[in-house]
Amino acid sequence: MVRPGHWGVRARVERFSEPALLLLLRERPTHGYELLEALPDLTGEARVDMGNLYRVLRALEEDALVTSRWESGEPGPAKRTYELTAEGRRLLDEWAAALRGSRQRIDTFIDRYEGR
Amino acid sequence: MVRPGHWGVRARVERFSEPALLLLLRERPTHGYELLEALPDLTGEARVDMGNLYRVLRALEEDALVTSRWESGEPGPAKRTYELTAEGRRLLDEWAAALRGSRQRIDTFIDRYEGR
DNA sequence: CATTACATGTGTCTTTTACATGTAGGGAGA
DNA sequence: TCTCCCTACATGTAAAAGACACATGTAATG
Repeated sequence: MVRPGHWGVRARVERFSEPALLLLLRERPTHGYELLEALPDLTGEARVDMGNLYRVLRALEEDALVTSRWESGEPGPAKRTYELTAEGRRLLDEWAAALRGSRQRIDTFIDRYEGR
Repeated sequence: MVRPGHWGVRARVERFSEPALLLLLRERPTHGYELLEALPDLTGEARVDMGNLYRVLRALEEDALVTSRWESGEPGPAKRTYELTAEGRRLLDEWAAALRGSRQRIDTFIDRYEGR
């Protein structure tokens, strides 16, 4: 969005859906579609792109940060339920630390913006 | 960075160098290279890509958010000094508001991460 | 006069995000 | 039963954002 005429301001944190995902999964094992509905509470966005969400979940699984199993007992389409691994929890911890840093930078910015 | 094996965590705010730039310019008119050196204080990063920085500055000028003039009096290579316009100040205000929102979302995340 | 620091830029590739579309099971009502 | 909608998972691709590489010229330093 460097080309002129596109100065829309969003102040999004890069790949924020990723730690949000991990946090939701730490709370309890969940399937993709449910995450999709729960994410806006954390991200503040209307909704997360579901295509990318499923891709992230599969990539996380490929690196053993989550595990999954098919849930077919309940009515409706079969669901793939994801669960956080110990490694995944460590990644979440890293994110939490990094986000504290972000918060600090934003605070610095706002203080300076307000002339303090 | 969705492909497996690339879980580096940075928690960067998207296009954060943009409001940082505007804030520095509000404090006083400055040229590109000086901004380049002053930005890390605000962004917390080693350095901003200078190529992109100059591109953003020109795009900002094209939309009258900043103005520039060549400064050739001093010794050394000629400098293009940028100055914030009233419109630019409004964009900075928008960013500040959006960043307060970001801060709020990060707080929510961390509170929930800490189990509160 | 070679090297380094200052200063402004262009070109291009990769990563990340957004938008569009496809497949399929099951429930509700015409 | 047929159509429509909702759930659920997934791929393909375009656009935006960022990273990397390099070009050009001035001046100061050793």
